[in-house]
Amino acid sequence: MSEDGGAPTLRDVARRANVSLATADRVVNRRAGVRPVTIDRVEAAVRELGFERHAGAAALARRTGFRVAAILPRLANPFVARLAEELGEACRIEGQRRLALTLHEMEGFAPEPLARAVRHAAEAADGIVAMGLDDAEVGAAIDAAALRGVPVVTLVSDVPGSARHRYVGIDNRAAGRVAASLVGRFAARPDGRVLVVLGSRNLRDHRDRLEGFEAALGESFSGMRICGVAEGRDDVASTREAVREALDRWGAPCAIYSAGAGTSGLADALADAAIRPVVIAHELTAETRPLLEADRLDALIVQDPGHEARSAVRILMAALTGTAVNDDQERIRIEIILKDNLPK
Amino acid sequence: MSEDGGAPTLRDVARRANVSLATADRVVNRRAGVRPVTIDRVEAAVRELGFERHAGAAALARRTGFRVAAILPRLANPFVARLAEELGEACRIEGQRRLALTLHEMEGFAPEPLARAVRHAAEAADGIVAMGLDDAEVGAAIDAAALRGVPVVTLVSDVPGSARHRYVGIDNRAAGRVAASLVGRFAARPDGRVLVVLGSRNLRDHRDRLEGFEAALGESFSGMRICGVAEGRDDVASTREAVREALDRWGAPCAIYSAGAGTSGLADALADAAIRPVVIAHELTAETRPLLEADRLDALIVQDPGHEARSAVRILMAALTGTAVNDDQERIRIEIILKDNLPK
DNA sequence: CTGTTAGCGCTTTCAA
DNA sequence: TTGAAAGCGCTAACAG
Repeated sequence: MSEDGGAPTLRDVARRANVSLATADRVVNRRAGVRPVTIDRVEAAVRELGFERHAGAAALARRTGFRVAAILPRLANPFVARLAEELGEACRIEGQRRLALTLHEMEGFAPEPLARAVRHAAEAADGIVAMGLDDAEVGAAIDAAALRGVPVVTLVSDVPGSARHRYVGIDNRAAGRVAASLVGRFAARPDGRVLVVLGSRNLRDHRDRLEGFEAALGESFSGMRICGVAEGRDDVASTREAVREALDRWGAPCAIYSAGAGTSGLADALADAAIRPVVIAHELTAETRPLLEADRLDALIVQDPGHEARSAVRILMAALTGTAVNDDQERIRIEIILKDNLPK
Repeated sequence: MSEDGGAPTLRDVARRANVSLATADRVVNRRAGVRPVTIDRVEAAVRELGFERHAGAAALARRTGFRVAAILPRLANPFVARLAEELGEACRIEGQRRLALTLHEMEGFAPEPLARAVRHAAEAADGIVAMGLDDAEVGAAIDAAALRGVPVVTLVSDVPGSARHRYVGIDNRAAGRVAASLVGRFAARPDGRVLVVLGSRNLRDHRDRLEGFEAALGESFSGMRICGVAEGRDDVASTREAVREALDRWGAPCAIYSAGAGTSGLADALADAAIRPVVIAHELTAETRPLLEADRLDALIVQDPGHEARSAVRILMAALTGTAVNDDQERIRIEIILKDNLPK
């Protein structure tokens, strides 16, 4: 204990180990240039006193801030727009005034440009947060950044197999399973046909949702069948058109799982066809909220963009300064929103 | 802007207003003893520079910490135990080493002792977080604390009408509505009878859940009827007994909404009677998790105790130091947990 | 390799 | 009513 009864400080550690503050700091922060014997002495003192670095004080003392680059698809999608906004806010709040954010909005969100953006950001930033794309070149760019000591956090959509520092987002396979449970129980037709609408099969997160959906439907509601999968390119107009075609081709389903964006296009196509199957969609935005309120949708499967942004920033900050994260706090929930628990 | 391009500091404000750092601090923190003219000058500078207090630095500089008292029912209930644990953790992390927590566990959680505990805590602590009870005497104790300048945050269960600084917890009426939607859609029997199990009708949160449940069932599933309400005193053994009696008296329902604790007692009573109606219960704990995993339960309506504890502590800290809170971050969600989105 | 010293942005004595 | 100065716990030069 430090003499005054409070938590032990680095000064206490230094005194106990008979070294200067600077040396204690070197050891605690694993900086080079300390004799092994000294390291041992300091580490012993740390252990004996139960010293824990005061992250706030450390952030304050550090003169030089960090540059973080955020790479996101075009902000037309309301969910992505919200994410961008929250990232800015989170840098201000969680970053202790030491994080400068640069936002890179990508026109076409494709592997090659994304990989380029990551490579570029790795030169200009100390940390990167990027919405991922499951692609080898993107993975390679991330690996290269990591090798340079630039941590990259993947957001919402992961790049599995890469050296990304961490993935912040939901388990999309599990989200698909939740959708299947909801469809199965809400539709109340043990033999119904269900339509799935995706942004694109090339998006890892959408594919994962589809897989989880198929698996859970097969296990728990084996009488129900997926009659078809439409791709709406995460865009309102395209989705409306894709759903119209799907209805023509496969007839009216008893339920629809919309795993991508462009949900209001889906709702409009249903209105056009004058049918109202059970509908489960994703994300709570200015686009989907009124649909749920008006009972044109049964449930929304949601991830909180504010939480995701804060989490990504906290994790990056921790990686950059070598502090610990509270995993429990960083777990992104798969939320189920009904009309009844719609937040105000 | 401060000359170096970073965010403006109090020093910048002081320079601009032609006063010392100390005076600028006095104005910004609304301390007494500054001439009105000076106040105006400083406030103008604050506005012009867009100054915002750096909370971390302020916490660091403050020598004297705060004492916070937490008042909770007996920790036998696993949800409450978790809450207590998380409160300790949150004080360490969010409290910037400046929050000393004292936990008061109450044997019988009744209005009179609770009011006494609040009155007592108001003498010994700078801030209070307490699980509330909707009672006039408790309200009066809270009002008295507030009058002394000791903010009290109500946790999980509110004391409406009192001067509590803030309520941290879910909207229980809405939670009851969610339960009704789930029961209505999962039971798939437009004419079924449903049993409600409560801890006690005297608990405000349970009563709110019941009200929300009744209202939503009436609106959306008007064929279904509540056949009875049992009280299990939030205890496993009592709940088992109460449910057994309820089944005897009212017969087997098609669904059960368990709004209180003691859920495994309910599950056991159902096993005893060899029936398996749709069951919706509350809170994810070591007690309820296995029930959901084993399909002895259909869904759990959950509030995250870790989030609630961190939120309560952040809000108390903000009140104590006069800083702002991010409302969005402090909103406690009504989570719906199915077997498929059960966190690891 | 190690220590000394000057801060980070703010609060808090103590004097004036 | 106001200001000067010390310091919270840590980092980052700069010497030695």
